Amino acid sequence: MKHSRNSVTSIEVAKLAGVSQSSVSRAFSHEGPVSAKTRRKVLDAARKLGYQPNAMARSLITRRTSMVGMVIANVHNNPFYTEVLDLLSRKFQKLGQKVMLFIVNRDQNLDDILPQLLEYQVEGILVTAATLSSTMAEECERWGRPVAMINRYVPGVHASWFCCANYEGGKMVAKLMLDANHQRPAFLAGSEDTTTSIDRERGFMEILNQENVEALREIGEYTYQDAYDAAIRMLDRKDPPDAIFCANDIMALGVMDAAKNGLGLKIPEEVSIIGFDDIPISSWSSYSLTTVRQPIQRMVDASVEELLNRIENPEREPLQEVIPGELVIRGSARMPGGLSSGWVISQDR
Amino acid sequence: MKHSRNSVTSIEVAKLAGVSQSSVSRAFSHEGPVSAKTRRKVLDAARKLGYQPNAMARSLITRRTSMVGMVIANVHNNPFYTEVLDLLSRKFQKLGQKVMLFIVNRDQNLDDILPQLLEYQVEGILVTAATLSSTMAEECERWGRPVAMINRYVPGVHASWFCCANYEGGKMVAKLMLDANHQRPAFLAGSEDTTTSIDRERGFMEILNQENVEALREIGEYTYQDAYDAAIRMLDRKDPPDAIFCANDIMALGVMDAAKNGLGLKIPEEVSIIGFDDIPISSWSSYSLTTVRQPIQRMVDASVEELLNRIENPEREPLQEVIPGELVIRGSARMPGGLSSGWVISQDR
DNA sequence: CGTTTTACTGAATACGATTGCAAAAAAAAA
DNA sequence: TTTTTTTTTGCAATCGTATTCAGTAAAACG
Repeated sequence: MKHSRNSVTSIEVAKLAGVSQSSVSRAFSHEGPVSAKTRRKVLDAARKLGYQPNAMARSLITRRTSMVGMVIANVHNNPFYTEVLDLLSRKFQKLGQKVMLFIVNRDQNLDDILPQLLEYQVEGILVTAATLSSTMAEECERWGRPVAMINRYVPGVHASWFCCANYEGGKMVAKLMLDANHQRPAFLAGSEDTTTSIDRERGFMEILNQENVEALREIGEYTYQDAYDAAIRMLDRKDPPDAIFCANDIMALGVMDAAKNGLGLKIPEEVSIIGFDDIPISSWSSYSLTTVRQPIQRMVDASVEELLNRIENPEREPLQEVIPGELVIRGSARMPGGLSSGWVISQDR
Repeated sequence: MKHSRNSVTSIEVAKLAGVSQSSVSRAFSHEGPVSAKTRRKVLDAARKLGYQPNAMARSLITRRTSMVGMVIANVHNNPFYTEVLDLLSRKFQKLGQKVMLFIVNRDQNLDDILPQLLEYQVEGILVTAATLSSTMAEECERWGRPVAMINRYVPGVHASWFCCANYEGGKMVAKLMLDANHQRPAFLAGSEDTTTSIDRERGFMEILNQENVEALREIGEYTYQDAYDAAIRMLDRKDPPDAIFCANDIMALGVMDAAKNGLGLKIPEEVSIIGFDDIPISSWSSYSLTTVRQPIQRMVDASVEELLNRIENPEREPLQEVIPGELVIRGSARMPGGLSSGWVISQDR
């Protein structure tokens, strides 16, 4: 027996159960006033017919969809965002939300996918590693669709966001490098247009400037290969840096491979390398990367809860939070002499 | 001005444009018979009000949602599936399909999430790295919701699937090892209940058995750390293997680290290591892993096209295909002497 | 046992679009 | 200009559910 597209409706169930369609609806909505007897009759009939309420029809009348939009970039080239995606998706699931997913390029214009999300009546939008134009964000918020961002913020926009303390992270790294007596630090930037890279660099440079230390600078577009190439350019010259701070871990790994395998340098004896994120690979024994761990679980939890909260309470003001990261000391960076300089060594997860 | 939940309807647009509600609908459905003049009036009014058709209401009457369900496991611990997820999502997007995403555990029972997908009227379901019970799959198909799987199949079930030639891949690896004169090969299995691991092992063992070669065996649950530990167990004994075939790349990398950094063995001089997948990390200079590349792009393209095809033509029989993988020779495995034994060395991507 | 209260039930309507059909308008033919 | 044909348009029905409201049955009360 082959049914065409699911055509079992509450009316057919009602007929079989010998009750009205309203009673079927009430039996399925967990709080309606139904007698135990009718509920049982309805559920029996429903099971027999393979009935399931149609979410489209329901949302049309209730004006609720239990759907959220998720927009994310960099999933394939940065394990950090893979993990964010995974945690976000599971958390939404656990809280009964359906996720409509859009994977985009970091620099892609979201102006053509937001209408799609709104068309499908998502109740809120979570944006990660991609940037929303402020007019678009305002537009969503104005139509009662709250927006929450992870690791992005748009100045002055009416939306929630949760970022790692990138600026402070950059400062921590610079301090560590200076304490360890590095003379020629360098910064390997990600894309110029991301606040994460910019803020990390700003913190890093602020400390160096305070001590009048100059820093080399290169750009790596957030990919392993770009970072590898940039590292070769940096290190293969007369006055190479003796410590490189990379805007994220993937780039740091590229730099390590370039230094170690490409140029035969010893890490950390000849060059220290520090990353940002603490992706799983960083703890692998081939790398053992010293890095700044992002509070990924807290960022995810906070953003999801905030989003759902604002869906329920549209009048609430958006929350914005900077959550501190944590320095994870491993073997890729020289440590201050005596290693008792007050540096906390974080446990591996 | 703050609107509550998007409340602009086609009726309001019609009123402002001075036409009937039907005309508004026709102006938005790209093929309706509307004069250029009314279309312009409607679009103007719509823009002014910020109107967007409501996809729920539309799908209720058209019985089409343009939504597909995507169920995927192992996203966070296997970059291969991250890439699959990324490619799938983009491909669906390009073809105008909205994706409802569910990330699950490999061993999780899908029986409670399928109802959710059906409730939301997805028109088809794509399952990757997770296994559908055959009754569930039949259930979906019976209700006119085609199912397509990547790298999984359920014997005798009425659904589409696309797998890498895992069995033949295993054979290729065994042949390479024998040609290179390895004496004590080993297989490091993934989870016992996945057809991918089983089929790869079956091909591998078949060739070895033909030559009466015994093989060690361990299990690694598809994770880096498990594989690392298993490798230590295998290699740190009186008669260690001289070649290890791992059920996937992530495990192979764990084995390499265990051999190289854990036990100080030389690769491939003292032990050859071969993986399966060809994830990006495998080509990094610290690993340079010899592996079997899965035809990921073809698997994705084929499964998406097949799924959409069967959505349009529900009577069509499901397609099933085994797509050959490709041996990628890098540095982690000893090569047959003279390296002219007919082995093709694939280019890096 | 009559009366008031409470608990269920069903008929009717609404949600926001698409679409068949018939009437109206415009264009083409006579 | 009149007739015929074609193109647009509006009315009304429909999709599958939730929900209001009025009515009925059951329970509680005096």
